[in-house]
Amino acid sequence: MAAHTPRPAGIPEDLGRTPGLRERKKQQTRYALVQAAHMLFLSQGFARTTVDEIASAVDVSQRTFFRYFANKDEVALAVMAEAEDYFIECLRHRPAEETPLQALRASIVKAWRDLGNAKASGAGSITSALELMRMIEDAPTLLAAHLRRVTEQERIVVRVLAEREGLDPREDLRPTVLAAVFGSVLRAAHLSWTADREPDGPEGMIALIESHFDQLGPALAGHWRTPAQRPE
Amino acid sequence: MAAHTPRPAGIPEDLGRTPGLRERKKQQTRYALVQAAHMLFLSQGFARTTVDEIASAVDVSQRTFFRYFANKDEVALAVMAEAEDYFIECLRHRPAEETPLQALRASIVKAWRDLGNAKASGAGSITSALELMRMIEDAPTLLAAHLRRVTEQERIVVRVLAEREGLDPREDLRPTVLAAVFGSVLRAAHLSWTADREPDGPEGMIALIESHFDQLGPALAGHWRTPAQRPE
DNA sequence: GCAGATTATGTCAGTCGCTGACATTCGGCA
DNA sequence: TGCCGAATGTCAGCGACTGACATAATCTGC
Repeated sequence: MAAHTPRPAGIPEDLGRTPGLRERKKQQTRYALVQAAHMLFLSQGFARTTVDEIASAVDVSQRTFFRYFANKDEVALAVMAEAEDYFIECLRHRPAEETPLQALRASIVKAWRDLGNAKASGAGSITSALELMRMIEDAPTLLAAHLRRVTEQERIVVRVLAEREGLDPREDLRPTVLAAVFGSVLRAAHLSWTADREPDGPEGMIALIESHFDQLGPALAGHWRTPAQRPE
Repeated sequence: MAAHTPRPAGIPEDLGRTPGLRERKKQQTRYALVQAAHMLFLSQGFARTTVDEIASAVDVSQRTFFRYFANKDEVALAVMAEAEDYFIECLRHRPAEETPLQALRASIVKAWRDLGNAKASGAGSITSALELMRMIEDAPTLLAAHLRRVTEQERIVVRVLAEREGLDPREDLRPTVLAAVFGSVLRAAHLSWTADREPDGPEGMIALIESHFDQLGPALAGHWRTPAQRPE
């Protein structure tokens, strides 16, 4: 049934051969919960959707819902969480010749591109990603939870970078600083995307990310009254 | 009575002359709530302190508590919020000759120094600031709320920077990018502080912030296998 | 000083997120 | 088949938070 679902790798499945009926059922209800929650959130808003509604839409008890997700936020952020995990996976496989900053940029672009292709339609399609991000942005507690997730992800990035370059992040601040900068630039790009933009596929998002990164140098440079734009 | 309380400016009071009894009483209970909450949080932990406890410690109803603070998080972050407001105030008064990045650095240093001097002991003393930050760091919902606050503050920074340099933040990404970078570097410094450090006054914090900023250039530069440290 | 408009506060009832405890059912396996 | 352990349901309960209404305090113009 779920024999070769085309998934972008880096996501469970295909680890233990034949996960067994029990495990399959679990994945199934988990997936169903995410889907139902998503639908309800988008149609009536995050705050106005109760956990009971989500649970009974999938025909499980509220208690069971909380055995799959620690809280209401988590089910909303589940899709993004997968994407972030995939990004980390990409980062781990970047060639050593690349500069740390280059590796980060390349990974984020690859992640968006792959995810965009993989599920062009269906479950967590890119188009619904936009709506999802908008939803996050104006549900205070959701935004808070999301930001917390992001900073945890940053910690992992620090580890991966330090490992990759062979240095101790407690001695050398560069991994920490770069991870922080990277995360914040990304977030700025995300904000731009949700701000006042038509849902122009993953390529639009990638372009936005690139342009934000191109401003990193100029933003840190001296005064801004000078010429202005100076891409790359 | 509250004639000339030595406060670091940028904080209410002294706006409307003679605020009136009503207003004074409000400030009073608000302050009392913050104090009581603080004490309870630090002694028994954030999660294990109920709003009822805080309220009855000040001898008001739970309902009244929620008229002062939107939620339990807010009362915990009230002190930090004041500090952040003061930082913004500092930023607004930096000389125009300074580079945006310089202005940000100078403001944050000044803010820490002033607050450190102003209330060396008492209410929100710097020493208790450390405990507070530690508390934030390991209370998930608190951390989340705090991060949300920080990003809102970043929005303001974007506005101030854009205004100061006379450009439109929707056209030019530099203010946004710089604000994001600044915020994340600061947060990294904060984390370092809470990590494994003795409470060594505001100067210790300032030194930490400076060293993190000094790594901005190196972190963004090419490969890291080169010499390493290169302060300024 | 005193009505009367404002505004802060208390009380109460209720919703919702979330958890522990225990019973039940269902898949894995000998 | 029958046993074990894991997943689920049920129930009771806590704590955060809110709306509605009543009460008491401040403020205002007189």
